[in-house]
Amino acid sequence: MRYSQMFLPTVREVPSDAEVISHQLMIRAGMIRKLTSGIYSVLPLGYRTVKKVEEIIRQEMDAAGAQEVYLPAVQPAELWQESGRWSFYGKELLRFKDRHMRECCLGPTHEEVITDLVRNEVKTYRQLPRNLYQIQTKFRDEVRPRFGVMRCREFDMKDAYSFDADEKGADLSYEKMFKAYTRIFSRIGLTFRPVEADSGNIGGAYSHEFMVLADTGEDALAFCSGCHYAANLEKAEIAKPGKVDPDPAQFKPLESIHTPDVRTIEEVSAFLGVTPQDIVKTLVFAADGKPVAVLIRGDEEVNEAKLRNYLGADSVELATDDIVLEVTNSPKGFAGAIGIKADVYADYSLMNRINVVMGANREDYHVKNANLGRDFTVKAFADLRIIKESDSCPRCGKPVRFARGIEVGHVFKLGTKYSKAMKATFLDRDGKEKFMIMGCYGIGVGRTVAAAIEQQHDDQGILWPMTIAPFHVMVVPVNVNDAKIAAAGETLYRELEEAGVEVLLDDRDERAGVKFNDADLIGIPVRVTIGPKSLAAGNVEMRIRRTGETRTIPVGEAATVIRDIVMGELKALNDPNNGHPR
RNA sequence: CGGGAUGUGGCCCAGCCUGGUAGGGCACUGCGUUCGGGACGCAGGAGUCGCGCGUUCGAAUCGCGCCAUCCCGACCA
Repeated sequence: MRYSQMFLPTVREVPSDAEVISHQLMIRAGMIRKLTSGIYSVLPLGYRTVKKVEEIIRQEMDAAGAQEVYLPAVQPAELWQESGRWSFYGKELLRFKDRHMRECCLGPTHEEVITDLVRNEVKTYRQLPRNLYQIQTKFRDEVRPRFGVMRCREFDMKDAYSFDADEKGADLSYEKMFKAYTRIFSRIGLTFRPVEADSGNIGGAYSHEFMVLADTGEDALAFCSGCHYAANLEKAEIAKPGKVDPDPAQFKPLESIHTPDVRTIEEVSAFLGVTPQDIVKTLVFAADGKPVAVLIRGDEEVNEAKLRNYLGADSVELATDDIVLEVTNSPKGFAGAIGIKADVYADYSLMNRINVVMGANREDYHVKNANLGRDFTVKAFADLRIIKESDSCPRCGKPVRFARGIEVGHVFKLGTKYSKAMKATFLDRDGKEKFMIMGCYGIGVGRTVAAAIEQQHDDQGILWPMTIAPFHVMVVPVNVNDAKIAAAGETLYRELEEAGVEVLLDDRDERAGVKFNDADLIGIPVRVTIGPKSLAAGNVEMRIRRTGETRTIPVGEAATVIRDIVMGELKALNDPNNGHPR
């Protein structure tokens, strides 16, 4: 490709509405342009990278036995009503009516459509397992689109769905996808980590997220310094402490204390001269509308996802002031476990604790020396808090570390959630009708591209891994008005293309500085400079974008040497043994 | 939805407080010089100052309303 012919509008200044680095660089490098909030056009340079990412995904999905389909973006409400998500999925689901006033939506995901397709066509265990995937536009009407294509409303996603006859097969399908994802992100050249994750809206038995490690990532994750345990912070477990039966002889008498206008943990600890660890925080939640109280140590935070999963609720949120008043007989700030009108659950952090401070369920009063069993009861102890860096690994006990990541892929073991709701059944070997066991597996294509930039860039621009670089090599004749230089550029351009290398020839009549800066910005891995001095000596200069390493190569050997470098890099990234997350 | 900020040629911004001619840099067109890390000179083209209403002799500037965009929060396969 000739730069002079390419629709490649680079931008010198940082766009005022782009905050994160990948967003800035994608705009500056002429990869994307915004149409409206959360909706982007992809330009030729950006689309070349997108297509490469998609191709790697296709190769690995096909290799894992999945087959590509293409499902509709517009979907009828009936299917969503059948699965129960028409009412459950909030405003993120863009709904509209067609001319016959039939309710429709733009697909934010395709469990309903695929389940409908498969249930109509698959009738026997002989047709299972099946794994179907697509790369297709999704629309999610995000409340707050941000960070460019990282959290946008319209985006391309690879989504795969597996259908199995039994649990064992379903686990195997999951395993295959897990491995395929590991290969995909390795080939793309990302530093990533699969982590245990919450299943959220999609539901199902268990799931893993594939996180690209980057300080700017939206997600926090915890991983063990000793073993392989890694989990999203909202999922990360905390080991159950050993239970010791308290000795009631150590119980001090319950005391009620006047604590006027003392509400927060900080205020209570200051007022009573105790540490936050000595205080029991009582939080009232509404779980599917029903009030639930959670007891937790004063310096800890409740993990709402854990609470939601523990209760098996669809939604959990902090209770409104009205509900707090109703269950505690007092305004916010004085809730406690004694006499509260709600089911009470306690976090593990309170196990074995005696003589604690908590709210009195009476305005301006707290109690001291409250004891479980004597003064109040709990329905159960559970792991309900957010993990902290001082916690230890729930598997092996070694210290945990924290990192930030960008969720580029998510695999779910769905089980029979959708097959039951939508009656996707088959006839098994034993002649019995059974529900198919499903899995679903997503990769955000655009987000993967953005994550690659977020992780690999410098002050000058993008540092593309060879496998997804829009071009492998950029040839820069320093001055196209010099006939010898221009001719040498044309020759090398032709030779490299014939050698199967993707080349961008910067044949623009621009000064060298402009060309160099654009080359760095768009991040082509190898740059070849053709200048008067080196050319007179029969050489060209090659520069590796990522390392800055330069090499002088005789003109006659340039095409071969550069081809070998490009192919070597591609081979290293595509190596089947390159399947280990870092 | 709550909080904050911003809307001025394609891009980045000044002007607004203190009302009266709409400016700079980049980019663009032409000519000339220049040519290895974002050149220089000369001459040009290009703007309903987000939209509406109001105040005023007169509004980019003051007031009210709306819209859009971005950030923080809530929310989020």
